[in-house]
Amino acid sequence: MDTPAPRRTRIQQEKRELILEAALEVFSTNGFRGSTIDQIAEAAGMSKPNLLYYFRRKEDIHETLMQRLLDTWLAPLRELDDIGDPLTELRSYIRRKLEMARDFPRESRLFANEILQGAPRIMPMLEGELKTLVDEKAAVIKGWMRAGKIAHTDPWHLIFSIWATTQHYADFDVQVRAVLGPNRGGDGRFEDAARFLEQLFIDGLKPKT
Amino acid sequence: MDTPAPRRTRIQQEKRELILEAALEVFSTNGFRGSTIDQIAEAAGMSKPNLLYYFRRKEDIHETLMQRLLDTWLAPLRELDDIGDPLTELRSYIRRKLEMARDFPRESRLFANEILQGAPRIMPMLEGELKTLVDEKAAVIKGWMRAGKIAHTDPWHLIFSIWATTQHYADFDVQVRAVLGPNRGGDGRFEDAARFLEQLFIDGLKPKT
DNA sequence: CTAACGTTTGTCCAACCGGTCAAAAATTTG
DNA sequence: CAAATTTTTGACCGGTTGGACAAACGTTAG
Repeated sequence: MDTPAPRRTRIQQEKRELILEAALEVFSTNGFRGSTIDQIAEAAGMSKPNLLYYFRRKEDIHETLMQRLLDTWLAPLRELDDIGDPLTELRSYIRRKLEMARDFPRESRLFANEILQGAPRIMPMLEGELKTLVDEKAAVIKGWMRAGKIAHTDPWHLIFSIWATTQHYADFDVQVRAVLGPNRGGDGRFEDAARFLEQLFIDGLKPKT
Repeated sequence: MDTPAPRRTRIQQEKRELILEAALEVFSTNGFRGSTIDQIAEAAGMSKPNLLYYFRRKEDIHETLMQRLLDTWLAPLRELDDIGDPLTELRSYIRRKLEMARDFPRESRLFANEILQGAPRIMPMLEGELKTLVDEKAAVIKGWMRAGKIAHTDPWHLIFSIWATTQHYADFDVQVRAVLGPNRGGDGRFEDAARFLEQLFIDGLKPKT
């Protein structure tokens, strides 16, 4: 076990949670080096030494945040299942990922920041756990292709393209809103995106006729 | 004019270019706040005060880099033209964007960093120049749809999805390589990506039969 | 009440960082 | 050559940052 059962009182649990919430906000908008302990402490409503009583180092906060993130972040892909209609299965995977971009944009940006900087803190996880999971799901998709249920193509790049298109609405949100303008850039943009992505992945761009 | 003809000697031109090249490397991997003048100076092979002789403030380097970037970054979209077959036109736009992700990954990451942090320095450009250009090209695409040349869908989100999928191979490069592994993550990954994206955007995932 | 334990904070420090400055070194000009 | 100009650097400064520490404060159990 990596975690040697760190006994914590109820108040410690709560304060740690408060700090993590504040840190998510700060880290996701300023990056790791761009964020200061003072900023996080203020966002959490406590003094810097007090924060350092719960997390000894700035990096400990980031690490805890990252570990927790990765669990929930890959949940949608884990759910991708061999049972059920392949196209339906893919459609709901895309929808789930898009909902995560809408509901947890900070988590998405935190992850994007880490990858952009070369993933110095989570590289082993990418090459291990993540690669294993993706390979496994790629095999499932390959099965669907062999069964003639979906078109033959590269399953890995298919997964990449789903990640890219959905996370784009969290990571590049400011750009999306700026380009769409005040009218179309409102809350409806996620429904528009869902409609578009469904059509793109299922039908492509060829005209029906 | 914004640039009041800043008279520069040949040696100044060269040194400034050297600094910008070094700064691109450093900024794109560490972000603006995560980069130090010392890092850039060392990468450029000169002392910090010497660097500050050519660019008075750290932000001036970043600004110059960003201005230069935006010109070349939108060139492929500018080339998207009403002449020629729509599907062919879109295919070559996708190919050009993917080639830029392959050949200029640092520029892509620099841009991604800026957007991730809320685009504090280029927001006016996004709402102005960029929005105008995208709206213009969206109109072109809408024309193709009305003419029955490509399927009806949302042109803006179509453009977003092309940006997202292609830039993914620059911004998330470490993740792509980690997941593909040593075999498939080599130089061939861009050809694989090109093949996949072409199929995705042109044909979708529905089986042929 | 009081001793023990968990929590909070003011103060301090060393390292770092962006930027200045004057003086030295190199280069150009007459 | 020598004067003028441009380029380079070492030393320095004020502000910030991550983190240490001991003292104060609060809470709970005996």
